[in-house]
Amino acid sequence: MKLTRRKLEIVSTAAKLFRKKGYNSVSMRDLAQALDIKAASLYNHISSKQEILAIIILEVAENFTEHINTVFPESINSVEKLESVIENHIQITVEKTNALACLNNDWMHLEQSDLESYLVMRNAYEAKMRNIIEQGIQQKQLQDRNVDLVLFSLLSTLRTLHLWYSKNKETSPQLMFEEMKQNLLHGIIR
Amino acid sequence: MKLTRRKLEIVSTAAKLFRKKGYNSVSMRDLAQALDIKAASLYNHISSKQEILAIIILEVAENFTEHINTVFPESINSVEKLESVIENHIQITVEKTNALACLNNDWMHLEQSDLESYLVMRNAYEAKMRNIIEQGIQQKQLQDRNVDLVLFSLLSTLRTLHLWYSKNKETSPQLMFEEMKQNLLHGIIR
DNA sequence: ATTTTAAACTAACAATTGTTAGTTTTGTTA
DNA sequence: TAACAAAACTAACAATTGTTAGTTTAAAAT
Repeated sequence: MKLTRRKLEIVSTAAKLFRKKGYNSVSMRDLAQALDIKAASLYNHISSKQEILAIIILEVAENFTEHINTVFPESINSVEKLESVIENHIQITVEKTNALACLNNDWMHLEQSDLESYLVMRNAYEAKMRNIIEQGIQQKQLQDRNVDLVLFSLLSTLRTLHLWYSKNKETSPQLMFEEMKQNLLHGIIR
Repeated sequence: MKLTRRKLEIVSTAAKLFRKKGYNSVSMRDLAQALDIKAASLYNHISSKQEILAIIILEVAENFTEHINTVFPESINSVEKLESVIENHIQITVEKTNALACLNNDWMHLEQSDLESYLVMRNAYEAKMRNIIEQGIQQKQLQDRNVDLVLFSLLSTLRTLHLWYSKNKETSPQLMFEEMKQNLLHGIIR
């Protein structure tokens, strides 16, 4: 089924609801009500509830994948790469808040090939981040620490930044970027 | 209803299932099957599905509350307080992994007074953390940054550490503590 | 051995779920 | 204006949900 304008409205309304209550707590009747139509009418536009979830999540996952696959020439060092990753996370946080929250909270409700695609992308993303960190340690730009825990520390904050952002929508991406760069890379101690 | 041994088995099995799939994706029949009994038999021990969720979440929330309320005499400085908070998060992560995950993922499915209690505790916790950070900045022990974003950076990682731990169960709490102290307080850059 | 209590069972309920079939309305194109 | 397509509708389905009532079995206390 093609992605018409109406279908996009349905998907984005769904993302908003899924974010608040979770995929399995939003019924097709809830979704329909939010759009001021009846549940059955949704099926003129989408083929299943699952399809909606897959569209929401895979689109964001592809955004992350594209960024980490394309923006890194050999010439920039690992700290610059990390900064670029932070910047990208902030941009997606700001531009696709709802979809990002869905990805974080409801990915495990994807089914079959969609779940598979998501996990492949996530694993590849983490592997590339891991490489950047390892490279940074080798080149003495980063401290010699447990790579997995460094990776987790960065990603846990970046992935859930939407929680903070949704309560601080007036904050500019620039400010967020500068502050997060400091917090994540340089720590908080004087 | 009292917390008998059997009831605790039910609650801890529920926590395990809720963590994997989320509160609303685990049916009472799923839970019963995991305990090798029929769904109706559960009601000899608990009064509702909601009660199970409340027991799981409020117990962990009280653990956090107790720690931040009791362990801080005037004599220790804010960095030492933050270290103690980190240590406590790691201990709860290790000892109550499933319940902690439930708290993170399913708190919004609490109802009425239980939801209220949870939010009161969470707000109080964050306010106290905020005070510690502000004190640290005033005393020039911490860098002068956006307090809310520092608070979020710390808590986002600490709260989701269970995701890392559940894939790295062999790691000692001591090692986790040392590494996380470094990552969170001193950053990763050399 | 008998009574009591705890904890399982079967059967069923009313409500809600995602979804389908068939129909009517709305808006656009010939 | 007639014809067509898009998008809404009503009505209903089979499955699943949390929960209750009433009964039986197993264990503990008298």
